[in-house]
Amino acid sequence: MDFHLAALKAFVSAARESSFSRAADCLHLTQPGLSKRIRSLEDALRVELFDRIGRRTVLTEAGRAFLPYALRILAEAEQAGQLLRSLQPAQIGKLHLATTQHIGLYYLKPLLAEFVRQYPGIDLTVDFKTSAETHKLLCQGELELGFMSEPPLHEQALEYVEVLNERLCFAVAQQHPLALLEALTLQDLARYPALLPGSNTRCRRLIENLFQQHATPLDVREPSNYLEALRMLVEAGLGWSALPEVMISSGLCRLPLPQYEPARTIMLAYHRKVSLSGPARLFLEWLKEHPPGLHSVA
Amino acid sequence: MDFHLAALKAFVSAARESSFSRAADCLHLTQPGLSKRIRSLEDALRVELFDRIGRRTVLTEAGRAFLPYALRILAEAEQAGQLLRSLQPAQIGKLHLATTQHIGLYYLKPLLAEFVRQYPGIDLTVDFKTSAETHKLLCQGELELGFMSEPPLHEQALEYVEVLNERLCFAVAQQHPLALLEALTLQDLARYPALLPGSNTRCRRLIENLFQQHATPLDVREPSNYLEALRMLVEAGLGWSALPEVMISSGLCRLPLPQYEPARTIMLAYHRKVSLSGPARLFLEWLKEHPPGLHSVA
DNA sequence: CATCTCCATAATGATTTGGAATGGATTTTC
DNA sequence: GAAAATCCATTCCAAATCATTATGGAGATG
Repeated sequence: MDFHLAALKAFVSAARESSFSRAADCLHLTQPGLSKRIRSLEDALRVELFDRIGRRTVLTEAGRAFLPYALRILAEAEQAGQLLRSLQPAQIGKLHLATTQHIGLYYLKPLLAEFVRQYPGIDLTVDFKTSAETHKLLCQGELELGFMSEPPLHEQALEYVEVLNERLCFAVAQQHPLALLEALTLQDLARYPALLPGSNTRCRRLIENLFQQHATPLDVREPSNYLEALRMLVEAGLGWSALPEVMISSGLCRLPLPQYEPARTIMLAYHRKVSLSGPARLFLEWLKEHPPGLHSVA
Repeated sequence: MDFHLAALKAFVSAARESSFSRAADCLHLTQPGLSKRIRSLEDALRVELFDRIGRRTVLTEAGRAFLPYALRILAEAEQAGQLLRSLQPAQIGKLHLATTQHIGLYYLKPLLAEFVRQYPGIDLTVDFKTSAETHKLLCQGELELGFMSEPPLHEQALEYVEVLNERLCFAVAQQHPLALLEALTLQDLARYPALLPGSNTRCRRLIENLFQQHATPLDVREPSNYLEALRMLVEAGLGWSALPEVMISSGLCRLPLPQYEPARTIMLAYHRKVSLSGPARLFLEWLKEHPPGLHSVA
């Protein structure tokens, strides 16, 4: 009897979610991937852990019996990890990083909280900058690590690490006329003002390109570079915008234009030639094992 | 942090043995294999678990700290396995198997003890037969499973599973003249009577072939088919014999002829066309995960 | 100094794993 | 009741991992 801890995590996650696909999302895995991890665990234990009856998946009796053991094993492993970290020579030093407001607010907060909890010796400074500012600071070597949306041109001197992908949705206020229409086209959108960030942002380019491809002129207003501010203005009914999925709040209406929704990549960048400090290397390594995602927002 | 339970076992075993190579033997693994399992665990935990100082390998402080967690995790897994087995529909029925005296005595005893402990519902019958008898019974369908040394001809109708390999050593009594010689040749051996089992045994054939290849005539006595009996006669000083390594007891002297020591394979066989009973299938499966070896004799 | 033992590394072949695409089954919706 | 959507299994393929053999280096041994 011999299995991977990852299989245990898959099992626990699936049991908790009562769904393979949701569990797969949680673990940043595809559904077939998770399916196979569970199968491998079942093979190792020579027991069916789940009843797959049609749409519903429920733990079998054996599954229910095994769950507490799985939890204990994972807890032991977690504790062991904590202990071993505490035994290591304390990781201390300064870590300076920059992020856009949006990334910091929606993805980074829980991540950084967990990081400083694990490494209390690290003196973390976070600057909120626009992607363009961050980019420049990195090139000049005045910043170690920076989160940004994907820049239009990748700088030779910088190394980019993809962190996550984000879908931009078209949104208006609930009371906006567009919210009432059944079927929408880009032309419908174009009849109302668009509230977009500055033209050096990825977001702005994505939308402008989209409309250009469909030969539709666009009435762009540029009230702010900050997505938070744009959302507020959209909620106030001043126009429509394209906002990341996670920002769609109850005051907004997401327009049903899924085929046009562009995606943008959020990246972490650092200078190739500037050798990273210990804390920075640590953070990079740590980030690999703690991929940020929507689940940490919820 | 994510590792394979097999890596934990490797770690525990290496810690217990204070040696990678011995640990590898215990786990029926090669030394580089075990080495890499340990390395993978160290990578996952980001800690060195062993100090490799020259010949000696000792646990690091981190290793000592981790060991109790590893033991607890493995214990939990073991318990979980027990529980799941107990939940399964009771495995009951008759299991009839045959074995040579030697295999039964030296390898099977602890194995069968563990098997009946895990599956108390199974009514186990073990017959002691020679390999040839077992072979015949299997072919006639009068026996489900049989352990035997590798037969000279594989029967088409039978399926053979390799169970383990055994090295045959040349042995004499402590007081025998051969025990005193420094350098030995096969010719030296040939000057004294050989005590070997019947000519339909693998063991006999291996030795006769060996001497034939070296064009050395052999004085064979055939006092018994049973290796136990042969050993007794060798100990009494009646001649030399080739006995499995595990049989070399304190009264015997193993002759230093390693380059001539033949190996024989011990097999488990069953009839291809006779569909196996539940308990027999269970035993076959179970055997895969509980490979017999010297460690179970000790 | 030669030899032995023990562990690490390199190279290779076999097995396993993860992902995209697809299919079958069932529930939901209209 | 038909269509759509949801959910899991399967298949295929590429990439990663694993175990083995062969080899090398570093300490112990004599």
